[in-house]
Amino acid sequence: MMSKADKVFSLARRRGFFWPAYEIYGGVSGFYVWGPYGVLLKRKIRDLWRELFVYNLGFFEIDSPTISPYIVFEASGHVEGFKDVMVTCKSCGKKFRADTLLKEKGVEVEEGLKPEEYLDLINREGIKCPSCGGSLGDPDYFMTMFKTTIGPYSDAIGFLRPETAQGMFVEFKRIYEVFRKRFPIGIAQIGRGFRNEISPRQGVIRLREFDMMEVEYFFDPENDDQFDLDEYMDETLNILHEKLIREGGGEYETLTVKEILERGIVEHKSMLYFMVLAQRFLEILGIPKSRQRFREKLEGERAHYARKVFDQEVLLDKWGWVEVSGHADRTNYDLSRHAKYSGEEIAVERLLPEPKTVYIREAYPEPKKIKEQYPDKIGLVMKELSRYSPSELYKILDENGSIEVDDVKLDKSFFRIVEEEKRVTVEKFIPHVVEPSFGLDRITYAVLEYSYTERGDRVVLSLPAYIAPIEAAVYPLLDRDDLKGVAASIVRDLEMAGFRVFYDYGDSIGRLYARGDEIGIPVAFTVDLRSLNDDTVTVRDRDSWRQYRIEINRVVEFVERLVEGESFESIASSMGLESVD
RNA sequence: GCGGCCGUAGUCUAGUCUGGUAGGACGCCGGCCUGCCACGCCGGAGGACCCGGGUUCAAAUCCCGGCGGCCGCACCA
Repeated sequence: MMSKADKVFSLARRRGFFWPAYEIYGGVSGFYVWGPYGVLLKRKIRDLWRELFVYNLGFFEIDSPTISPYIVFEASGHVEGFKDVMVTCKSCGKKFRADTLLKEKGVEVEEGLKPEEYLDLINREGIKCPSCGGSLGDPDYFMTMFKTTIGPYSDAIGFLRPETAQGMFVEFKRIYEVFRKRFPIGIAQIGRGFRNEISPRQGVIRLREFDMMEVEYFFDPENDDQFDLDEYMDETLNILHEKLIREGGGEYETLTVKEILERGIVEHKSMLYFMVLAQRFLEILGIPKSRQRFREKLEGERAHYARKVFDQEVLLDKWGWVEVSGHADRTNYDLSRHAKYSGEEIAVERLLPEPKTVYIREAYPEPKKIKEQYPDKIGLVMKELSRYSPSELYKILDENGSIEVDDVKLDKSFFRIVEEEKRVTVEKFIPHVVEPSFGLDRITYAVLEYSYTERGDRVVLSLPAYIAPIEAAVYPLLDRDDLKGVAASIVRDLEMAGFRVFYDYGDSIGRLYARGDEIGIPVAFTVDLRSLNDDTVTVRDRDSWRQYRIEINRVVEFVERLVEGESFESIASSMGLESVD
């Protein structure tokens, strides 16, 4: 018995939704091609996501490079966090992380040891394979980011981004300026990410190169109420939170938004808002709420940058619960790290509830005076002094009476001293970030799996009409020039209205319908001999196979209403169409 | 990366154990049938049997290596 996944993969390959890449060279796992219909389907899903998560929320999108210099992912913590030293057992072949292996044996391990150092430790402690007792091979790095070189100099190492998020963090300062310091800010990015997975084997579910749709919502954690959850208070979510998992349950509980807030399961309102939206997004795509859940990630499962994470999961036939989006509280980790590594101040201002008085005590060097006294040293002295902030300089001068740089002793007279009281009404802080992050390829696959139905021995892809890659089909009942002429003019009408139309002929009508059903075309118009006399055609529903007679000049309206979400039967009855038996 | 199973026209597959240079179905092309749910009939094209090496007079078939797939282990930050 074929699993549903196997059937979907077979259909996808046969009809051109997706297939393994580089097939003529034997294929490379982790890389897939999205074919003609797959691209159209993905685009519709992406556009719907844009409506929900970008435009409707007043957010904007950016498009940053996929390749970054080394320092970006050093700052983000990925270089450290993505690189583990692994050892492989020589006899049973199992792989272990060197650090956890040693820690389990009670050996103290420092952070960031090199493979050779691990080798010494393993030999000294006589560590054997915990699984079979065999001897262990040489430890080696395993890094899941793709590395490349930038320009012709091999020492300029670059990385292919493992997430689009860093682009939004790195560019935050400019974005903040562009929006003239409006705050909070939501930024989205849709694009490719790259992860050099060890052994991806679930087709389009685990790719080495994949499309991500991410929002970084920058906000003030002390004032997180941009989103109004009131209208969603009674909406329910299936949630498998930490407490349930710890109590040993694999079963989620269904809670209302109100309960989730009251029990503090999700702290940030914005995060919960995105989760509710994510659930609706998938429902609109045809994946019922009952097949979705949010699973909290436990301590060890979370990425290094996240304080709290809920994965939105969808129940798939073959693989069980599979993550399709992640909702992470990234705190101010990323921005503060980039601030530190770049030396730039990355902060926004917050209005204080009460103005407060601060005492400013600063010392600014006076280059002219220093130059008069030490004309030869001025350059060096100024350079050294610039290492200190004005307030640090004040402090040193205040405590020591002078400051010594490079054999030059400068007392207060070489500085302009500022001592004043100031009323401040704002304070600076580094924004916190809540991130909903979606895997477009997985979502597209899930949509295909949930749309896949069989009718007898035929396959029908019951995609919602508003995401169907092809909106309508037009067929002549018979392979005759007069009928084909009428069909061609209906095709033109629909194309002029902006629809993609599938036109086919020459085979039996059943065969034509069957092909259209497999690529999910929601509606078909068939030109027959009667059409030549009364300018009507039959309109056929993909899912029920019901047919009505419709005037040719109303065909475009019918399709328009269908892709706006109205049901086939509702349109037929409100148009007063004659049923065909 | 380890273990098990697998790789034959576009697709699914028979043949592999017991070596003798490939057969079917669907699809595709042409013709008839003018038929509203993969209609029926006739004809046709399409295959160095995943790649490389070995054994043999002879390899899709046996042996070794590689690549790829599925399942399990590990991994999935």
